[in-house]
Amino acid sequence: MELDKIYEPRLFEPKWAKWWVDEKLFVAETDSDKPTYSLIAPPPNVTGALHMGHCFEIAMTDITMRWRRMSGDNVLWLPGLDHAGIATQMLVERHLKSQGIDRREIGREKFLEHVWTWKEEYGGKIVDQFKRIGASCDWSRQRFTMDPGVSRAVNEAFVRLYERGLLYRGEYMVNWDPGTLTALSDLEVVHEEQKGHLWHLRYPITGSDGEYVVVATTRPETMLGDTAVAVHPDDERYKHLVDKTITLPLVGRELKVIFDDFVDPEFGTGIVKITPAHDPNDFAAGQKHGLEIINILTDEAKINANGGKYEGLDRYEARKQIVADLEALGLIDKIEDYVNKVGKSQRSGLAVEPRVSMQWFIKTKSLAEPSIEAVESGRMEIMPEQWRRNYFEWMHNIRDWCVSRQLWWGHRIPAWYTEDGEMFVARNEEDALKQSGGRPLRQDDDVLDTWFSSGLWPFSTMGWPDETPDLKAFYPNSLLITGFDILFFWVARMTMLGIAMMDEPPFRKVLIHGLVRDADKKKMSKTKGNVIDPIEMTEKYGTDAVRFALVSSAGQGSDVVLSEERIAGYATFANKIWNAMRFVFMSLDRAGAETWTPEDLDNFEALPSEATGEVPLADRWMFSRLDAVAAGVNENIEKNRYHDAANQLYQFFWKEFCDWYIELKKIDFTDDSGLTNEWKNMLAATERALRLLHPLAPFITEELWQRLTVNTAGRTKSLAFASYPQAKSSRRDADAEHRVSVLQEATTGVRNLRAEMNIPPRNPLTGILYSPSADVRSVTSDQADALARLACVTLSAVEGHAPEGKATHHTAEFDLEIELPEEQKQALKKKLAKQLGQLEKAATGSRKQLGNEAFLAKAPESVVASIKEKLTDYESQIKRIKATLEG
RNA sequence: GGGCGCGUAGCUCAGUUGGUUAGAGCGCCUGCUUCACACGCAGGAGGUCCGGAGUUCGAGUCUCCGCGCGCCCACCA
Repeated sequence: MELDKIYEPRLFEPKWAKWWVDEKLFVAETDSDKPTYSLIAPPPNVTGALHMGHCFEIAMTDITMRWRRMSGDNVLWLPGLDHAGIATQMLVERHLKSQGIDRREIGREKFLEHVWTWKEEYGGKIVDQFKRIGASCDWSRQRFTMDPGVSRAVNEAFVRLYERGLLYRGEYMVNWDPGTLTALSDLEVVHEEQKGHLWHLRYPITGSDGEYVVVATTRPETMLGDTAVAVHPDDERYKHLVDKTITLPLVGRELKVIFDDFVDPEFGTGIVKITPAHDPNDFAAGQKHGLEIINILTDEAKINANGGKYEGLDRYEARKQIVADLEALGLIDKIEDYVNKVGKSQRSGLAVEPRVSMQWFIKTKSLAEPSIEAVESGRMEIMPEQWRRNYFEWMHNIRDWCVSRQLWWGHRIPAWYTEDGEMFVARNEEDALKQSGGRPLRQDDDVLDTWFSSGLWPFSTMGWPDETPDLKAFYPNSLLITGFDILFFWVARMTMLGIAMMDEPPFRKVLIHGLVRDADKKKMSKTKGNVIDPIEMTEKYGTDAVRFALVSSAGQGSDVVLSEERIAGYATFANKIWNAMRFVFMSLDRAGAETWTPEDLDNFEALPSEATGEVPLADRWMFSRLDAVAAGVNENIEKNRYHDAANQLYQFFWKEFCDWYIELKKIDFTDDSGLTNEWKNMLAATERALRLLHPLAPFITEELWQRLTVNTAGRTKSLAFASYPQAKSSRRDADAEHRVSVLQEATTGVRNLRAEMNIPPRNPLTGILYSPSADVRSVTSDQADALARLACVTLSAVEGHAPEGKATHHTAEFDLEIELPEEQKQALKKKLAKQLGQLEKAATGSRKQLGNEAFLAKAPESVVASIKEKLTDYESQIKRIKATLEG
């Protein structure tokens, strides 16, 4: 068996990606005795392409899912796509426009045909990308938010909310996007600081010659819709306005003066113009005081017929014009610079226009309460903890949710109207007709907010409202992994709707992750051009490297700073794994043992050497270490500490498995030895290491494991279903671990001396020794005497090069003495002196602690014991160093 | 205006309930073509854990104040 010299993931990753899907390996069982573990993937937009954020999320999810599966759970990872109402409609509109087609000309039905065609052609590209990076989803259960089943759930939920009085329709002020021509929810509005002005306008008091009041506004154009001015009732300055009216300049309308304490007398002039049609506060004031609502804007935010001579002007043009006209009339009191926040549409980027219109709203208060309770009680856990507070904060201050959108692409609102305006909310048209007694009906033109259907995702995907076996088995979901950016948009809505429809919160645990940023910590975005394309990276460095790079640097909830360099760094790790296996296969050939047919890999324990009748130390040690690592990794993945799991495996595999275990094992191997127990131990250890690595690096481990276990009787078809190594305390071998640590310490000591004294690594006398195996190669037996020999070998080698002076290196158990030239001796002395200082400081600290009664009384036994142990260690080291320095 | 978070080696970050010489990767320096791997091996330098005060036997870890940075929510004209 032979591997290519260099690890080239693109040669095998696509093969496994396809195989995993084709073999339907990750299809969840509906009827299973195993414990279930379920998760819905946040459905990406059909229009979407895979970005690093997806990769990061998929990496964490896939680690968890593969680990669960290997640990024996019946795992469901349900993938899907979101129709993404506004985004998709905008995209297709733009696409059609480039062909000279206007959606309004072709009409709703034709347009929707185009969207579906577009969706079939370009949509779902991201699904292939998910598959390519090895997301172990159950593709047999893939859903789309506009699927008939999911759509049925949408209508069902709508009707149920309506029947419970949690849905209402009415004319209220909403955020209107003049770009996409639809209402938006509050969450879809992004507030941006903008430099502007505060215009102080003179409004003449009717009938009192030349007298005026000054109102301050950031939007002078809205004056066309003013129907009142307001002052604080206690404001002495404006007492004289009782019984007066104001004449609105340019328009001539008589404005009432209202007195209300919502006015802040401190701000501006203490008098405010009221435009009920174009400002939320003013709208409320208008409701309260029965003011006329005069809408002056069209859908596109141009001045309408109510704006008189300004009709047809864009809102900003109108502003200019109106200011100029007022100026000409001497009605501009002053203009101040002013910074205020402008709400912009998340989608079109245009400033949102507050607008009164007929919309559907969900009453959220009674939905939020149990959602708060679910998290407070711990029935639904939010991690990391800090996000709980954000969640609570939002839920406590929740406002009604505008769910209607003036779009065509989406779930059409299941409400029907007769000609005279009677309304029927029903599951389908047939039901509506029944209710109307057969009177002709017209369905509501609007569609639902995309987040309404996504809000039902945890159960709409499982067949709800039918009581399906899937729903029974998999709801509530065990886990949700998603980004903080959609905590309110999605997680909060799913929780509210989940509890409302299913009486149970949709998840047991919600893990919130951070953002993937570029090397300068900037958000990745196409416009900035700092996007690192995951597929490109995958082709270049391998999926496993991309995963490791993403996962290993992110503490819980924190952002990931990603660079190509970093990914390349983890490709070297994959290369290391590859070459370790390459060594195994090559040596196996050399040993003349072509096949390996172990019976039981799961319960393999290290075998005694045929030669000595004892289990070789290196193997005892490795199996003990494998067990320790298994314990750590299991715990870390369980607790969603993926970065710890990744780093632990990285350190283990590189520093322990490769640097020490393989090197130590080299000593035992001889050509044509056949498949000795030494060999079997190593093969089994390697196999176990691959299992441990699989959830984090699925591709390379599958590739290597398939080759390694090709002749293994009764092995699972894929590494993905081999059992995950569980820690067994009986496997821990403290004696072996201690002995190897001594070996390591001594070896390091020898190398240290060698380096410090500039002894050529390849000493002609003895042929010293570079790698650990080389250092130890000339030593045949195990452990303690190996060390003594090692020291002797090194010493004898050194002597020829160090004719004068004398220095000593100490380890806990061995002393190495060698002769040194004066110059080097001095350098060494300096180093030892520094070490001595550090040790004495540490020892003093320890002594102080041990002499402290308060400490002895309060500190736990184990801490005291470890300090005592350390102190002994310090003292013996100090003694030896002192002896050396004096001698 | 309200809320959340961050500041640890040159860079990016770990550091779980406070426990005694503070870790990793990358980068840097030195030496090595060594029969798995130069995408490598061996050795090394580098930190008053933002500043100050406090709690404690003990603080990177807890509390308060200050400085610097980031994010979220909010209708002040």
